[in-house]
This record gives sequence, structure tokens and C-alpha cells, in this order.
Amino acid sequence: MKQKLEMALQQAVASLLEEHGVEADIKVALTRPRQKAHGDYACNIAMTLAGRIKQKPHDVAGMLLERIEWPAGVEGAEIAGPGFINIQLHHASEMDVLKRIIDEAGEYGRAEATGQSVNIEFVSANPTGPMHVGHGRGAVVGDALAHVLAARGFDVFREYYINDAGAQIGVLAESVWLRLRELNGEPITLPEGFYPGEYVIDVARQIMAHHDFESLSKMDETERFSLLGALAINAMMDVIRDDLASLGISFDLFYSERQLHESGRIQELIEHLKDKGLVYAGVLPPPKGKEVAGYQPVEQLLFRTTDFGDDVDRPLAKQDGSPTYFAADIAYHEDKQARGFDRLVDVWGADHGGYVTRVQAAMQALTGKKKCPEVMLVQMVNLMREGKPVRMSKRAGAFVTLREVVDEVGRDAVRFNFLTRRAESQLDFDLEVAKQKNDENPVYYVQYAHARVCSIMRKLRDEGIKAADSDDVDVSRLANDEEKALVAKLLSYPEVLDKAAVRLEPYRVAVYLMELAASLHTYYHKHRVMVEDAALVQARLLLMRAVRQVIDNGLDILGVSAPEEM
RNA sequence: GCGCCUGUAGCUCAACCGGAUAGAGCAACGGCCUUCUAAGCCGUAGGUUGCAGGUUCGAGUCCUGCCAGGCGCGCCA
Repeated sequence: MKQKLEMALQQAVASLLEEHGVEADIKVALTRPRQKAHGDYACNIAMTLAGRIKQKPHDVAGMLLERIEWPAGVEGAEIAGPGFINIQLHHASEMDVLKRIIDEAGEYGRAEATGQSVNIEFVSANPTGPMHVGHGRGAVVGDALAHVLAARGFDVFREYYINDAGAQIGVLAESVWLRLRELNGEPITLPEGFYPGEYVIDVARQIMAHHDFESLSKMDETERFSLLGALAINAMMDVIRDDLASLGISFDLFYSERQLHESGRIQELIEHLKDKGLVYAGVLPPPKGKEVAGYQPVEQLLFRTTDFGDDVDRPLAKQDGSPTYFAADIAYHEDKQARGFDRLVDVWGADHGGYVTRVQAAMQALTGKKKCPEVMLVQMVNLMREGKPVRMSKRAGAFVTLREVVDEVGRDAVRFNFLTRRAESQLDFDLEVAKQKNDENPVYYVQYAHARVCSIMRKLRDEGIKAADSDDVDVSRLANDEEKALVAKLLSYPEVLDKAAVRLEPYRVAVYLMELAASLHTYYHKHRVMVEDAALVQARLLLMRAVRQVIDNGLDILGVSAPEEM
């Protein structure tokens, strides 16, 4: 409907522009007004146009209305305020959405295949410890976004980049080795910088079960740490996969940074960049505002990212000649591109924000595409308990893990709460509130609405009332304000999903569900489904079934369960 | 010092890429269960959108400058 209206307006605009001999590409956009008095849809095009053809907005609106041919279903249109065109629809035609929802069921809100593929990379937590709460938010947001994009017709591929190369793996291996010695009765002290967590001991125990301490001791250091590193990464990735599973999240591919190094792809990439004249040997100025211990100006291999919007050129190789994380990451993104995805989306922690420009710059240099990858930054979570912050220090080893939180408050509460705010705003997550089963906890509000509708449907069934075929239901009987409000809400679900997909904002679905639930609760208190009038019962039952379906669809996108009773 | 994000009701956040009278939820106060689940509903109160300018028919939204918080700032990932 929205599209039909926009097309009709677009044609009127085109003819008006032609008449005035103005060439302009102006796009018509409809909005749903906040206030009912402003119609079902509103359009500001007359005001946008006013400047272009030098007429008053109000008059422009009048000229548009004179030449427009509305599609069926429009009751009327009027000019309001400074020049808005407010469109009123026939309510009967809006009510048809109920039948459509029942027909389409789980498909309602979803879009036709776009033929486009999206690779979405998220979580990518280092395999040096279990996931913490911040990772959990990125995981939930990424997962929900993947669902949203899939629903809107993209072919979605989910990927986890394992940072299993580099110095921190060495530290992990040494930490494990120290714990192994401890398990063999050696007294130890944990040096500064080692991983102190309990989980390191668990990893050591696992390794003990399959490997002989004696033979590990006899190995030379390089061999031993290389083996222990690999074993520890495997063990940690098992833990992380379990952590993810506790939230109901899975991936199509876990991509290993180590294998990227070993395959020689990074060297190939650097050679390729050299051929294109994008690298040079140079010296970077010292970083400002921050003391860098032992800073030495040194010549290194630099990527000309400044040619593509970055502030400084970025190093590709460390002093010992091994590639930087940046070099590996370009190779990784280049690889994703080469695998044929139309779009690359990365969900990163906000602490990687400073990194976006350089990766996009590098990718632009390689592919010519701007804003690739599209990066979604997820802000941190402040974990609270009864209003007081819970300290999460990874260094001290006493941080609260994601798993502990999921075990304590439950998957649905964690997921929904992580999705109620925009990703780029910080989130206070109070463990006690998330556990409470009351109105402070939005997840129950929505689930309760679903359960409530199910309860009504059960009750009708118990009374021997069967739902009629939706074609036989007289939807025009739904005429009160609350019914109209519910139908309008149901009608907007596809638009909400679409906006969530276009703007990479899955939180919109959660907010929508809270609004839909509110409309349902209001309706419930004001009107009864079980009334004398059998035809009205059928009309209201159809409405209830549609509401249940849409809540179910929305919760499914968010990965939250839709209980039939609570 | 530089870059990015954020600043909206007492608190946590919205506001549909510049639209109409800035909205929800908590917290506060007052009501509503003999009726399909009160994990709910209704009502009241609460605002100079951090500050100051600018752009235009119109600014919470865009630009500039301040103020405050967060994150980041060679050879860590």
C-alpha cells in the first residue's frame, strides 16, 4: 500500500516538475504520522518542492492533489499545516491485513529474496578466555541482525574470525604451561601479564588427561609452546562455542587467522599491494598524547591508507618482519570479498571504533568500494546488581562470564534486554532486574502478551467456538479505536523489519514488539473477545490470531521464545 | 593534543535519514481483579532536548565553537 501511494505521488510530482520545466530527482517518502488526526500516511513532498518551483508549499500541495490518481483503498487526502498531504485510507482495506497475516503465517513481514548475499562477521572474541558479557551483547546483536537480514531477503552467511595468531596466544600457552607445572606439584607464582583465570587451570587439566607431562618437559620451548598454544585454542574455542550455544547462536564458519598466516595469503596480499604502488617504506611520526614506552623511530612497511580517507598510513609489518594484525585483517576481508559476497558486515566492539576507517580505506584501495565493510559498533555493557556496578576486570581474573549471566537470568531475558537499545549506546544490565518477573523486565511484557492471546484462544476452544475460515470473517466489524490501533500496528511490522534491515538496527524489532504488546494489553482490558454476537467473536478472534502470529514472528527474529502460557 | 561515539523527564532510553503539540518504560502519586491470566490496565505529575551561535518555510536531528562522559591513538589483537 505504502509503495502504491508513493508511486502515485511520484507521478504527480513528475508531471508538476515537467510543467514548470524543472529538472530534479526528488524522491517521495511517506511517513506514518504520530497523531491519528494527521491521517494514516503523511507526505511532506509539497514543502520540499516549494523551493524548487518557487511557490508556496500549501499551493504546491493543492496542485499535486489536483493531478494525482489515487490507488484503490484511499478514502481521501487533505492539506494540513504548512503543506503536509495527509492521506486517509478506507479502513476495510487496512483490515484485510489480518487475512494476509493468517495466510502468510511465519512469512508475514519477510521479503522476497533480493538475490544479494551478506557475510556477517560477529563476536570474534579472542580465544584466550571465556566470553564475557560485552561479547555477549555483540553476539546477540549480530545474531539478531543476521535474522533480520535473512528475513528481508538476503542470503546470510555467519562468520567468526578467530584471532588465534600473535603474541597473546604465546602468553596463553605460557600460562597453561605454568598451570601444568603447578598441577605436577611445582610451586608457582603467576608473573605479571599472564592469564590468571581459573579457566586456564581447567584447560591445563584437559591437556594433562591426554598428554604426558614428562614428554612436554623434554620438548624445546618453541615446540612445546606451539603445541600448548594449539591445544589451548582448541579447548578455549570449545568453551566459546558452548557459551554461544547457551544463547542459541551458531555460525556457518569459524575462520582462523593462524591459517591465514600459514597459507601465505598475507604475503601474497602485501606483494599485490606493492605491485599496485600502495605501500612504501617510511617512518611514522610518534603518537601524540600518549606515552609510548621505548619509542624508536623506525622505518617500516606502510600502506597508503591516507589516500583513501585515513589520517595516517598504517604499518603492515612489525619490526621482525611478521605481518601486523592490520595486514592479516585486510587479507581476511579481501578473502571474504573474493568469496563472492555482495556485502560485508562486521559487528565490532566499540573499542575497535578507531579501526573502522583504516580497514575501509584499505578495502577501498583494493576493491574501489566505499564503506566496505559496513561496520556496526556495539557499545559496552555495564553489568549491575541492584543498581551497583559489578566489577569486570579480566586482568584480575575475577570477571563475570557470559555463561554465569545466562545461567543466572536465562537466555530470553539476556537476549531481549540486549536488544532493547541501539547498539551504539551503552547498556546498563542489572542482573536482579533481568531476573525479576515483573513489569521492569520488558521480555516478560512481550511474552505475556503472547501467552495472554493464547489463553484467549484456549478459552474459546474450551467453549466450543472454532475459528472460522478467515475468508468468511467480516473484518469490517472491527471498528473501535483499539482495534484500529492494533491493526495499524500489525500493518507496520514489515516496514519496521525493513528499516531494521536497511539501517542495521535490530533493536527496532524489540521496541516494536513492546509497542504491539502494549496495544494488545490495552485492548484486552477494554474489550472482550467472547461476546454474544458470533460474527463479532469471529472478527476479534481473527485479530487475536494475527497479533499472536506477529509477536511470534518478531520474537523468532530476536531468538526469544514465545510461550503459550506463563 | 587528535579522531570516533554519546549528551533528551529524577533514572534507562525512543523520536521513522530535516517535519506537525519531543514520546515510552521504570521510579512518585491516585484509581482498577465475582468477568478470556493483575507478569496487566487507566489517570496525574514530570522538559529552555548540555551551552552559544548559524543554515531555512521548519532543527532534538544538519554546520561551527565551547562544556561533560566513554572509547581509541606506531612494531597489541
